[in-house]
Amino acid sequence: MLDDRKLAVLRAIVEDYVSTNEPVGSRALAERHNLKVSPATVRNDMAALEEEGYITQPHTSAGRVPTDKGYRLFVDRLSQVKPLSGAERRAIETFLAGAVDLDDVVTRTVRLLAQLTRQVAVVQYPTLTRSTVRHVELVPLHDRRIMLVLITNTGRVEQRVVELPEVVEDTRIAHLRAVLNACLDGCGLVNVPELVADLPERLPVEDRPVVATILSVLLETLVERHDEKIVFAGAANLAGADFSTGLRDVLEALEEQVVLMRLLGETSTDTPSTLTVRIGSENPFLRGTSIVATGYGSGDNELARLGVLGPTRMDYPVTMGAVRAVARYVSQILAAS
Amino acid sequence: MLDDRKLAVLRAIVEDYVSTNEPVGSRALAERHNLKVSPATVRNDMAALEEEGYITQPHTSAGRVPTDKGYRLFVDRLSQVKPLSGAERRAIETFLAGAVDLDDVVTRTVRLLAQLTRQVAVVQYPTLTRSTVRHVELVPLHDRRIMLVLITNTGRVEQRVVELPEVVEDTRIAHLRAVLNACLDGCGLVNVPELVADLPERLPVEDRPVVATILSVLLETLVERHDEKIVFAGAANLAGADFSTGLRDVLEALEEQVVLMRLLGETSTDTPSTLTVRIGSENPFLRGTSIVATGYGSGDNELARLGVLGPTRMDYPVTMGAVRAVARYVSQILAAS
DNA sequence: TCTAGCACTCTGTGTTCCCGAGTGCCAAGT
DNA sequence: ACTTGGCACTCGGGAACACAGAGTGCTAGA
Repeated sequence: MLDDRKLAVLRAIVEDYVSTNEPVGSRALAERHNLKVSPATVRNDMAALEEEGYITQPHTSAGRVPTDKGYRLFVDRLSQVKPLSGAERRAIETFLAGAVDLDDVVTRTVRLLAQLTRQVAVVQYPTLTRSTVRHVELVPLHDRRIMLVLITNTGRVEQRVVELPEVVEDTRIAHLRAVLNACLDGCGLVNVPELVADLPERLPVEDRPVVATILSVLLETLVERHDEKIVFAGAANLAGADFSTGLRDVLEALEEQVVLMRLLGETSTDTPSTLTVRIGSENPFLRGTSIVATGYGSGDNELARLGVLGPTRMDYPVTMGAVRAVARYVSQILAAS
Repeated sequence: MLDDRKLAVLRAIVEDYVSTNEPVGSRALAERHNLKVSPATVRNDMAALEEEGYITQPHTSAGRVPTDKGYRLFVDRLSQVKPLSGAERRAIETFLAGAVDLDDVVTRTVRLLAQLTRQVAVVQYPTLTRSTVRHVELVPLHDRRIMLVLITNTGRVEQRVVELPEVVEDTRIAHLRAVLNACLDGCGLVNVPELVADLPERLPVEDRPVVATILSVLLETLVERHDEKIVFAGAANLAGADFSTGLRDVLEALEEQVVLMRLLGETSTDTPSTLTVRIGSENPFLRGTSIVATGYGSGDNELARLGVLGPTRMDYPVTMGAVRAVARYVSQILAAS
């Protein structure tokens, strides 16, 4: 019931509407894309497409506009991801290569993505869950205060001040540090709780209170940061666009970590290279926006997600290309460091 | 030429306009604030105030609206900072007390301020310049890689991976760590460059290349972070307000660290408790917005700045009260940790 | 110096009207 | 069976217009 020409018409409508932001009529369509048929024919096809729910008209005697369902079909079957230009590629590479630490990588990534897509970019910090311990450091501060620093293989550093139950001299701290590192070095963070479970018992009685305190802070750090930090950039790009749901709602969502998380989608165990596209009403919140997201991470497992958020009326092929490319580059950077 | 009653009229105009967002006319003024005079008298005063440039009318036969100059006079002479309610005070205290590290303090502060003022809040990270070194840590990662961690007295932690020119065994690293700490512990960050200048010469020849590498990264870290990080929150509060300069400009400014920096104002050496208010055209960029800012920091010296940004038409007494209170509490928190 | 009154000047709103874009449908053509 | 041209219809948006209401400036009087 949807022959090739009808699909071509749908594709043309999406492309035109995306670029002009105005309902597109049959005459303009027949002219601009060389469909080799008359406006009347196009109208018939449009009527069919509307019947099926792929397009709609804002009011009688206006052109047609794609529905969410129409965009969905377009993304799934009528378009292909548009690769970036060589210049863009090089720009990404040099821009990301200059990053000095994880914070910097994430900041640069989110800005880059916002600039490339002219949308709002969202990047989640690499989750601790899949990381491994690279080093645990205990730094004496005062008599009863030490700083616990946890360094992961993704370059992430977590630090906490620990208030000890007793005064501990530096040599003992050095010893404890050695013990901790021997126990945890290279282990996955998820395994840390079980690995340290019986640690106090394996130590001399006098060390146990101190170790217990340190471990409790360590474990706390792990669970506390389990809900991951998310940053965004490019909010200025929202200014031009009009959202069916108010601009206010979008801005609020951007500052709500939890909501953003849900929007980006659950971190899957799949290979990270699959692009997720959620269009309009397919989103849990923010029904008026679309989201293009994907996972990224060093090696095969997905560490976190990144993507862009924009109006339903966005250039999906270009956006998808940019998201995919940036995800690849940042994965590369993370793997290298 | 500006007698008490005229000032009272100006105050009333500002207050009314701030709360209603509509040009205020002579009748409404005479009624709502009990000025004990007739609208006609108020009109005369208004004419005088307009003559002096404190108020203006959007068009003939509309009410009056304060000019930037009018707001300035209001802030300087006609209003006083409104202290927070007890409930708000307690809310701030408990909310900030829950912070686990510096990042958390800053994040919580900026959100809190945004929520209290219903404006966009901006907080600058405590500058490294005035901080002192609490500890320098060298963490062996692989043969020729170590991580350099710098901990300051404000709880800030900077880390960098250092690629060494040769393989260095752990004991030597431990020795270097001790040397570095002996040299730098407790010193102001600004003094670090001169303190380490002759360090390589004081060490055995074989250590010099390694130390030089480490020091170069250390110095780099100091200068690189000299331009400080700034975060903001509450962008959603912009949605309702209307800015003479477009919303887009404001959002862009918020994401430009440099611009934000200039807007917050230079960090002064004054005692940090003075509030800075920049109204409309007094701002270097973003002529259509007002900024209420102040310094904060542990003890007497100003470590960084925080404030809010909103439309010129804002409730200055309340905003100033909130900014001042939050700055005090966060200073307290930083001093304690 | 303040007040009352009055004429004047605007903006914003509601109304009407009309143009044009775009549609749906039908009948004729291929 | 599909495509095409023609035609009547619908509706949004802009222009023109009138008008009520709010607010002002000015002047004369208390």
